[in-house]
Amino acid sequence: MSRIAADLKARRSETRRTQILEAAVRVFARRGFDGATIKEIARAARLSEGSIYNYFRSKENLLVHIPHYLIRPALDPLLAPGAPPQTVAEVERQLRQVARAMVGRIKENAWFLKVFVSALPRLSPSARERYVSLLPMYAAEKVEQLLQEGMTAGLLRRTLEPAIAARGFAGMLVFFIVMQEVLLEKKILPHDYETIADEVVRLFLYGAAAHPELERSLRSSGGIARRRPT
Amino acid sequence: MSRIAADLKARRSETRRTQILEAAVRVFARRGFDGATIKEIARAARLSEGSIYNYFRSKENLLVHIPHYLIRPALDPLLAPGAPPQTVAEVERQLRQVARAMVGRIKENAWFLKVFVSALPRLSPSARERYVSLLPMYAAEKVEQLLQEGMTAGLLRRTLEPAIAARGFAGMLVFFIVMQEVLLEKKILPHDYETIADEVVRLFLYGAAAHPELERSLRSSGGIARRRPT
Amino acid sequence: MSRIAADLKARRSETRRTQILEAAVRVFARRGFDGATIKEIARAARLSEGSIYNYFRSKENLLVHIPHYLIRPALDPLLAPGAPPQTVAEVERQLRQVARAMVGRIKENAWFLKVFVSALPRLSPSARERYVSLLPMYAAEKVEQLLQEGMTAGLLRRTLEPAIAARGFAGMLVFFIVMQEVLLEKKILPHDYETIADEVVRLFLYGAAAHPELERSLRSSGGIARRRPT
Amino acid sequence: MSRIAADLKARRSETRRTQILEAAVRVFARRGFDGATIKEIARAARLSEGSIYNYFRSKENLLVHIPHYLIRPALDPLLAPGAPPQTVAEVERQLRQVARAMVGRIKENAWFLKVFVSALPRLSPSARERYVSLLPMYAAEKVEQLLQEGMTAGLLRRTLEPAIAARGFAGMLVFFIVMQEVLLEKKILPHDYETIADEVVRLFLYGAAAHPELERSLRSSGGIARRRPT
DNA sequence: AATGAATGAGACTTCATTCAT
DNA sequence: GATGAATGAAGTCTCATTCAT
Repeated sequence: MSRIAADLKARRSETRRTQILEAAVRVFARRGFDGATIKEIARAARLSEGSIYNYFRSKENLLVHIPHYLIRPALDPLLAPGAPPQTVAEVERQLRQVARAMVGRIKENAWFLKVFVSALPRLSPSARERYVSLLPMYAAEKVEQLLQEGMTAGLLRRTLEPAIAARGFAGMLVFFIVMQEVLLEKKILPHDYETIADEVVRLFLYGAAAHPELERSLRSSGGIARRRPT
Repeated sequence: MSRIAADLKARRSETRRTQILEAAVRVFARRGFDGATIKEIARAARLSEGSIYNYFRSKENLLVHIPHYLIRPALDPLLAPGAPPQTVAEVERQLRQVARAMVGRIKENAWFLKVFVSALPRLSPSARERYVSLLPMYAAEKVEQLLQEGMTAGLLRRTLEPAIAARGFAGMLVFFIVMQEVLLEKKILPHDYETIADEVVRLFLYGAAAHPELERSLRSSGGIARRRPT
Repeated sequence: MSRIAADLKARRSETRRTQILEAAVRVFARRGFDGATIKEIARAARLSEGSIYNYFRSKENLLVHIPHYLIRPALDPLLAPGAPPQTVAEVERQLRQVARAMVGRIKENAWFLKVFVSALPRLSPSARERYVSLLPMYAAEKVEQLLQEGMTAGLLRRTLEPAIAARGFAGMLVFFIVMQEVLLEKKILPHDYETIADEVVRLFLYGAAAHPELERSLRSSGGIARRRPT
Repeated sequence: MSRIAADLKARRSETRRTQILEAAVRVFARRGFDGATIKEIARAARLSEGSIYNYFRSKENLLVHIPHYLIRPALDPLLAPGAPPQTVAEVERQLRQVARAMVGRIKENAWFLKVFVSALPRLSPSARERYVSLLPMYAAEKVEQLLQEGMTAGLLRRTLEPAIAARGFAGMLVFFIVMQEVLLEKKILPHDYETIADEVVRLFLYGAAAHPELERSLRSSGGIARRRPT
């Protein structure tokens, strides 16, 4: 077989694999891993049951390959590797950007979470890690780095634990979305995700406690975000 | 049959139900709902397969009754209905208390989360709600109320959205525990949960941004900082 | 134990057995032998499952005893052992009497047929015979004897095969009732059973063929015809 | 897939269905519906248990399809739609023909009756009707029509109720066969079915009562059947 | 004798996987 | 490679029967 034909074949095969994995995640998300049948996956992929096995050794094997299939979209960054922030306002702007991006991504990848948690008891520890590494919360490292930079620049509290804070930040956002999109599949709060994201950023940066002088200055400058620390 | 004998029988039956539910919960947590077999549950409950069905109509029915079986422990309050706080320090103390209690409870109920998420695609919407209502995060309402009081007393920012903030607070804590105890079953951060809880409370109250005068006053009053800034 | 007490006990035991058998036939008739459960029979007998086994070795054993339990009612005669008939009219009267009695009895014992046929594949040949011997068609022998007498007296055709004829007579009646009461549980013909019984007797005695002279004589003696031929 | 291949597949599938139904019917007849197991049916069909379910949704579904599977053989007529009879002898000849055909058919379809009655308590009313409609007694309508014609031609008593008489006729024949082939599985009378059928026809046409002049003429003409009514 | 919880064999059914076409 | 019928292991659930109380 010529090289060109071989390439064509390989590409076609890759297409099929993708086609099957896409079908599989749809069905897994709807029915859970155990609730899904090969028959239904095959139908969703517009193939026959037997053909699935030409591309994947077993049902579990499908599960293992889902993260790989998602690697490309996962790579595009949530946070442009911007210059280190010079002001708190800049930190706030960047955080708000990350928050909104995270919210959007988590929401649109809720199905992935569903697949993941439904299959949890079937996953080997290594497969589990691969899944977790793709959880749309991988932003944590980015945020951690940002916080580190903010601390170095004296913009953030020196007493901050950036690893904890970064994950706490993610946790605030994740909580809502998982609750609403994965667990309950209905809203628990009337706010939209943008409002929530903005509120979370403010909370994260300035805390819940009252700061009379802070608020005063915020009031005069037209927004909490605009003010540089004295 | 005498009343006493009837009572005895009823009590024994209740014991059996509990015994079976406890076994079921263990097996569900280990294998996931679909991965669990009645045979294994029966073995865990030291009964025969058939006997399970003398107490529960079906495997799904076991699932449905797990929340009910947990109702009692769930009722004891995370947060004593203390007097409304007079100072920020008091708010902080109460929050720290809730945070530690939540962490402890979530951790020891991680199995419940595992059962819940593995069974998610099998649960009817109503059963889903019963499960969610028992998620150890029900502290959210308590925290929300506390925040409200703090705002009324002028201790917390007036611009706070208490519903969002309370859930964000829960989210920060939940994130770690679920990540470590449910999804990965290994630690992602070297800190223990007490440290994390305390850090989260500080973050929540005072934010990540640097506030020189705030930090100064906290330092002098023994507040936030464990370590003195370098 | 005194003899009186022993008698009392035996009688009570017999009562229980009857009570259980009555319950069993009701449930067997409703559900079929295999569809019936010991639990349902026990409930119908107002006893517990275990108690059934104090009186009958097994579910099949219940089946075996049902005919015995029915022996008494079965003994009362369908046909008083009347004097041998002297005229055809007398034969007809007696046949009509038997026919009506048979119809009534078959109808009220339709449940027995249901039990019997549903249990047929489970019955040993001997049990089968006991059941058949109780089929409310046991009138066949009586009818056969009557026919014999009629032949001897020259009232009936000498060419008659009494065994076949007697069973054919029964078959005509049984057909309707079994069809309507057992198989379909709804009516297939608008006539009531009395009409049918009378018509069957006429058919049996005088045949379907037209006999001008016969009809004439019958008409004058108030025999066959309700309606006079037009 | 080519049209030819599709056709082949469809035909093979139909073959399998028939093969399974035939096996099912054998096992049902032997064990009764509830006594039959899928395992035994599968063995009888030379297939594995699972394969049965590729063709029938459930055990009950097998039952439901049995009548359909029998529809073809059932359609061939018991009674050629002959010309209306001109003489009683002709009526008799036609009846004898129906009688013998019925006897043969009922006998060879006794298994069907066994299946039917054993499954009776499990059949929905509609399925019941389908079964009854196939009972080999469907000759009743044919006979009824024949009687009607005989009456119109003045060959049969005008006082006859053809609906009752036709079913009585069927009943006489059915009685023997069901008794011997289904209920007892042994003979109750020494006669063969031809003898019985002939006797039944005579009985049906001419009755049991003695008719001196009738018998005389029969005797002289060598057979009861040969004589036209005076 | 009465009770009914406990037992476990066995039934029906599903479905991942194989394999002949 | 594609197909889908065939397979049979394994799961859930039922229910006749036993047995401790």
